[in-house]
Amino acid sequence: MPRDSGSSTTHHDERLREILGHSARIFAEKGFDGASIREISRATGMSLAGLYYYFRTKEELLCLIQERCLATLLESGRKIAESGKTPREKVALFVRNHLGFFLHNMNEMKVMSREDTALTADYEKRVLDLKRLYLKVLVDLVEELRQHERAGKLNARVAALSLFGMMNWIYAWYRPDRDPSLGDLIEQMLRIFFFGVLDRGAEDQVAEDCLFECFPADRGSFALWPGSGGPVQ
Amino acid sequence: MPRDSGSSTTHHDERLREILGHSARIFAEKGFDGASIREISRATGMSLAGLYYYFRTKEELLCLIQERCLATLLESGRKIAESGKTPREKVALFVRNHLGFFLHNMNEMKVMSREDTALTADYEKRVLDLKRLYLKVLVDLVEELRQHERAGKLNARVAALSLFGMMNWIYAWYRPDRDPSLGDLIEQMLRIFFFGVLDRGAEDQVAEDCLFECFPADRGSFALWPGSGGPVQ
DNA sequence: TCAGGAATCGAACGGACGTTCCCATACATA
DNA sequence: TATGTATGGGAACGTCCGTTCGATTCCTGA
Repeated sequence: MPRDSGSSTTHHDERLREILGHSARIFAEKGFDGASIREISRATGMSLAGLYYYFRTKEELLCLIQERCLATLLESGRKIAESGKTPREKVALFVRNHLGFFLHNMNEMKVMSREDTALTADYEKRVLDLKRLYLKVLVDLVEELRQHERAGKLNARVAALSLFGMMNWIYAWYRPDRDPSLGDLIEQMLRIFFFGVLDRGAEDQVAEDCLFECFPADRGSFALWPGSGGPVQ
Repeated sequence: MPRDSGSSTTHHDERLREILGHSARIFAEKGFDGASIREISRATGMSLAGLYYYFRTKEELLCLIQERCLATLLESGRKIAESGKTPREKVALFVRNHLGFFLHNMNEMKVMSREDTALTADYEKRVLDLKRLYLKVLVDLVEELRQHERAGKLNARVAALSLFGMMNWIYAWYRPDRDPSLGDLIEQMLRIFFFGVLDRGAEDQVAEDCLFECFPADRGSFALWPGSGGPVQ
């Protein structure tokens, strides 16, 4: 068993981080069931038995990847929700944060988006609870937005999940060399969600009102896991 | 080999349809790699070897499912694009058609949305070509919409793929017993895409202008495969 | 220096998988 | 009734999988 303190833990965590990174890439490429521990062994340069020192089962490996992503997203999402900004600003921040994290951790988020039935029992519950909490943050923000700006019959749950759909689908098509930059992509999705594609004349309002910079393109890449400067510190 | 004419073909096609239906359900539940031919054998009541009379490999089975869905969608999408209606009407029709088909063929569409890396070589190319053609239909429609209604800097590709994301994500959350009806869901997604969640006062325009009924809820369910009355006949 | 846990490995086990071989039956046609 | 094709099945083959066992090496702290 690994130690709980000292430099050993640092080494252990570092190694686990590496393993999770390679695993996420392979899971993203071939799917959870299509990927094999032997491939991860090859990619990390470790033996099969050596890998199992860091996790108990393949399923736990997947759970760890998803849990760490969701923990980061949930924490930053809650900080945004608790900030004193307007509902519109908070939703914009949420979208920026989610998409920024997504595009900088594409493998992990692709795995999270696709492998929604691979986990069972306890592992499933742990991830599902986090997903529900994270969804609730956005649903509540949209509900705030509705009460603050619109009396219409907007269904906050449907709107939030439509927005998640827009964002979580990018793994299926986004290619940095062909598509708009991260910043432009975020702007366009935000504009669609707020004003739709038919709106005219809202550009200024968008630019001045709610789309303040949160993730400038030149700030460098995000850290994958909590504790070392992920999005929305 | 199966015959090419007569009542044998009918029986053969019928049986293949059954197999594809069960397969789609199982693929949707467990993923392509997680599902086994033995499960399909159990579900259909056929033997392993008996199944292989209807397809050559498991991969071809997946390819058939995806190809048939895409062929149906592409055909109906093109009919919509070639109709003489306004761009706004055509996009609305496209969304209605896609979502209607999706919700009535959830298993197949879930498989199509998730298993984007399971196919290889020829099978991959066949499906990918259809996907590209189908995407192009919507991108062109959105481009038409842009030129017809908006001079802004809308990126048709990003807008179309955002819309697809909204729609294709529903398999991950939609539950008929908890969420709005098919019709309401379509209305809400269309409204978000056209006018966004912040828009006020566009409801009448939506209702009268472009959201004419295409898939009334009481019309019954769609046929899965081409040739027997799928969406947009 | 050396004890002891941390970290890693080679080799194997039992099982599930996709696929195939060969044979049996059903059925339309002559 | 004969015959050839369509349709189906029992049993097995070879492969790859997740996982584990026992042993070994590395490294830190006393």
